[in-house]
Amino acid sequence: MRYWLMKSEPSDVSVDDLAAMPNQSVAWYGIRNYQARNFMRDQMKVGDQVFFYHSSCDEPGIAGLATVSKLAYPDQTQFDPDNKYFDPKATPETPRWMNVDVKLVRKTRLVSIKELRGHPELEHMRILQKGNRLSITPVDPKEWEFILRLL
DNA sequence: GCCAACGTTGGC
DNA sequence: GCCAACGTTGGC
Repeated sequence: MRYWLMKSEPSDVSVDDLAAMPNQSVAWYGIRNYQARNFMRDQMKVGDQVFFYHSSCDEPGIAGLATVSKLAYPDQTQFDPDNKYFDPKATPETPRWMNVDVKLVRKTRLVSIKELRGHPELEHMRILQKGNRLSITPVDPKEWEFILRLL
């Protein structure tokens, strides 16, 4: 079982939006970065634990706990010409993009990126490195445990 | 709105 | 295969 941090823009899907979804579960659509895709496709298993992170917003930070609820399968948005994530090079026979489903475990207090930066124990987290843009990153078990105790 | 960092594209 | 140009991300 692995630990992950997954970024979502709350203007797109917030932790409250996730809580309102049927089964409190959502397809993690729209990932168009190969490294992030490969994490979902090759490494994520049902039951993996996830920090649900709000990015590109007033208060970026961890907003909830979630879990991988379905193994990777083709991201449906890549086939839809009207969708902003449409990929003309993808076909149902040769899909390019995959997504898992993510299910909410519980909403947490907002642990801001500023707060995370304040803990020397977390200084190596990928999310806190300068220039980091990867929207899905593995979380070290020790870092996971440490952050859990902050919640 | 700025801009550093990084990924992708495409001509050569 | 190189690399300049371009687009995107995302905190600030």
